[in-house]
Formats: sequence, C-alpha cells, structure tokens
Amino acid sequence: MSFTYEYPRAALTVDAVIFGYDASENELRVLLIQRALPPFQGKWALPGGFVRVGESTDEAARRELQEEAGLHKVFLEQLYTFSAPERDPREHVITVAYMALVHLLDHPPQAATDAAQAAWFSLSELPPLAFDHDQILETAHRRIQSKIRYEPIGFELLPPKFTLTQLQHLYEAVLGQVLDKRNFRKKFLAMDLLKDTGEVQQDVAHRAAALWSFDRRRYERLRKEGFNFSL
Amino acid sequence: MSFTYEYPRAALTVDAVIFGYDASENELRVLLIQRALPPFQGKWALPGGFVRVGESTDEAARRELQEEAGLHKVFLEQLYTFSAPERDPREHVITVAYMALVHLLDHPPQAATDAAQAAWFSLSELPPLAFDHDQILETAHRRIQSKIRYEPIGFELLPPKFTLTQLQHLYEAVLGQVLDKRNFRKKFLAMDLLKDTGEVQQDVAHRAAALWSFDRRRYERLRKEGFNFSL
DNA sequence: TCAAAAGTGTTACAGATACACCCATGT
DNA sequence: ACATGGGTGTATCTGTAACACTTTTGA
Repeated sequence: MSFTYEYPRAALTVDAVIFGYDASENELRVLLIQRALPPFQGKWALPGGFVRVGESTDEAARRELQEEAGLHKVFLEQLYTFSAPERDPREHVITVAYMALVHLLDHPPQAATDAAQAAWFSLSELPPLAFDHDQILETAHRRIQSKIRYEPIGFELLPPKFTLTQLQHLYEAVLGQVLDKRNFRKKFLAMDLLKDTGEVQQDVAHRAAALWSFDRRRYERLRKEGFNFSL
Repeated sequence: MSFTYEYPRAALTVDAVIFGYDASENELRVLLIQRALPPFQGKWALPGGFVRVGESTDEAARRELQEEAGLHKVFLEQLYTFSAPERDPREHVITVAYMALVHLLDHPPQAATDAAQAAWFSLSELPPLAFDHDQILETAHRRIQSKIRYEPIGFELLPPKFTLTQLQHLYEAVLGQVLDKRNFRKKFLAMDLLKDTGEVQQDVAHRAAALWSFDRRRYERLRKEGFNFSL
C-alpha cells in the first residue's frame, strides 16, 4: 500500500526526553535507547518514533513512551519542535520533542522492540547522541531547570512519600546549586502544599525523618485563587 | 508531479500570531487575514501556510510573514505545535505556531496573494476564527504576558525612540493591569537598559517628554554576566 | 557514647509597594 | 491663566539571605 500527494511531505516524529531522579546518587538522569537500526545504528538516542496520521503528537508521545519504555501515566509536556532539514540524513524529518518526568525506581530500563537496549544516563556522563538529540536534551534540561522554580513538578520525580531532605536534594540536583536547609524548609512549608503523612522513614541508621506528600488538590485550589508556586 | 510514500503523512503548516501595539488606542492588536479559499472561506484566520520540504519551520514562518504581510526582520519565536487530527476538516494537518512582534505603524495591513484582506484586531474585539486559531491566539497571549515580564521584548512593539509613558502604557496594555508611574520608572531606569537620546517629543500640547531607546548591546553584555531582566 | 542526619529561629538587608505634588509647555 | 501630561522622593512593608546548635535514633 502507498500514499500519494501532490507536494512532497516531510516525515513527522516525536522524541521524548525522559528525566528520572536517582536519590541514592543524588543525580538527575535521562533514559536513552541504543539504536538497533540505521541511521546511527548502535548510537544512543532519545526514545521516539513516527507520528501516525489521525493521532495527535501528544498521543504519539504517550504511545511511544509505553511501547519503548513501558511508561504510562507519567508527566508529559511538549518541549519544542525541531525541523532543520539536515537533522536526519535520510530525508526531511520534523520532530516534536516532549519532556517526561518519572519516578526512576519504578522504571528499570527495559529493552524495547526496535531498541537494542535502554539505560539511564547521568547528565554529566552522556554518550554521543544520534541526530540533533544533544540539542533537544539541552533544551529539555534548560526547561526543567526553569520550570521547577515556578511549578511544582519536582514531585513527579519523587515517590509519593518523601522527606524534606530528599525534596531539597532533588532541587539541588536539578538546579545544580546548593540550597540553605532552613530557608528551603521554611519557604516550602509556608506554601502549605505538603501534607504530613504522620509516617517516618524506616530502617535508617539515625533519626528517622518525617514523610510528606504533595497535596495536589490543595495546589489546584490555591492556583485558582491566584497563588503562584515559586521556589 | 506527485510524491508517494509507504505510510500516510500528515501535512505540515506554520501559523503566526503577529502582535502590534496601537499607541493611540493603547491596545494590543493581532494581524488577521480573511480567508479567500475554503475551508473556512471568508472567515478570519492567522496568517500561515504550508512548510516546504527542505525548509525549517522557522524559515517557513519568516517566508509566510514576508509573503502574507510584507514583514521582514521582525521578532519571531516558536510558540507551540498543534496537532489534533480534527483541527483541519480536510485532513490531518499539523501546525507549528509562531509569535511575532512588530511596530504596528510600520505595517499597515496589506492584502496578500491568497488572502482576501488583512486587518489589525484588538484582542477584545476578535471575530470568530478559522480552525483552532482561537486556541493558538490564546496560547500566544499567555506567552507574551509571561514573557514580557522577564525578557525585554516590549521594545519590539515600540518605535526605536519612545517615552517612558509610552513604554509604561505598552506594559499596561499587554499585562492588562495598571502600574505605578514612579515605581515603573524607578525600576526600569535602575536596570540601566535605556539610553537617553537627548531628544524630546515634538508637537505635543504640553511639556515634551524625553525620548529613550533600548540599549540592546548593553543588555546582551549584562545578560552574559548573569543579569536577569525582570519587570 | 558516638555517628549521622533531623529539625529549628532570629537578625540584617534589599527590593517592592504605596503614595501626592510641583514643573514645563502650548494654547 | 489654564489644561495637560512630565517628572520626582520617602517611608513602610515584605520577603530573602545568612547563619549554628540541639535533638533523635541506631549502631
């Protein structure tokens, strides 16, 4: 079967920059797949694939996340559209890039259909990437750094219950700067977005920290009243 | 001539939300064109058109701006990609939306090849729009409102020389809120981004205001040193 | 009792806000 | 002389930044 058009058409793909947070190493990581097929066979790349006709790019991105990485119901937002004609050596391929945030521990790397293997890479130890994926990744990194300051997206990277120290370390890892412990806690608690679960850490060799959870409902309510999250 | 592919492909367009500032009415306006052809014949729409293979969407947007509105060398930035399959009744058409800022007075509406006519509309008196262009416009409006607070893009909407009152009124029109005169001047002048041209307003029936210009070079220098514009 | 991380308040400073009158110019 | 907008300073408030010790717990 084939499809014929009066004018040539560029191909359309989606690619996803999937961020995860490694609490034990205190590092922000990205999920990459090793390409099984040309072009750039054997090179690492962002997970992605072709958009089907009749499907939105959002739907395509969610489908690819599911197919290539087994991810579903994750935070996903459109990042930018990359369209330089030379970005794919085969032909003109335009890609709509997305950014996803996941709980890393829930998602051990898993090989997918057309990927040789998948792995989480620290941002400081990235391999050379296929296509213009280094550029896309850089854009995503800038986006998460600025967005985490004015929207409560940090929680997407943490388990449902977390300590204030974990939350602070996450912010430090994403922003690449150290924060003052007392000021961080004061400011975050003052925003009144965290629920004290009443539980504490288990199995730690020191005083157990309180476990908190993000009160999304309360955030939505405050937001409607004009509240602006800001770290 | 025709082009054949193994899988169906969506068509790709660019659309531009072109903002201009009407100083005499103190209003933010948008340039719309009236469609000469189906679908939505006779309806108002954002200027735009098909992306050619071998051309980036940025290039396509600039080309359309030139062809449809006679604009060149204007501020232009990618906004968002809209891809719902039903957004175009003919077939699946994905559009990469752009936002442009121009000096309104330099650009009287001009009819273009495939547009019946073009006109500047106040945001408060918009006609019904073709496709999902109301949604695109809303996205652009939110974008300019947030962006004008942390990047000095307001100058793109003003003539090269302007009074502080004009600048303030522009901000008020974009943000939809009144600002305190003394605080506005204090803050803007403290950022040290404006050059006093030494000239004053002509032909006004009251004390002539000083004319200022935006010192872009100085801004770029400060930015490299970590300065962040913020209104 | 030691090690490790949790938890907690106050002071100083900077930037934001609120606010009203005199000045210059053209008619 | 009057009408119109141009131009200016201060006091207060609010939020941010800097900073160090005590507490809890398990080993």
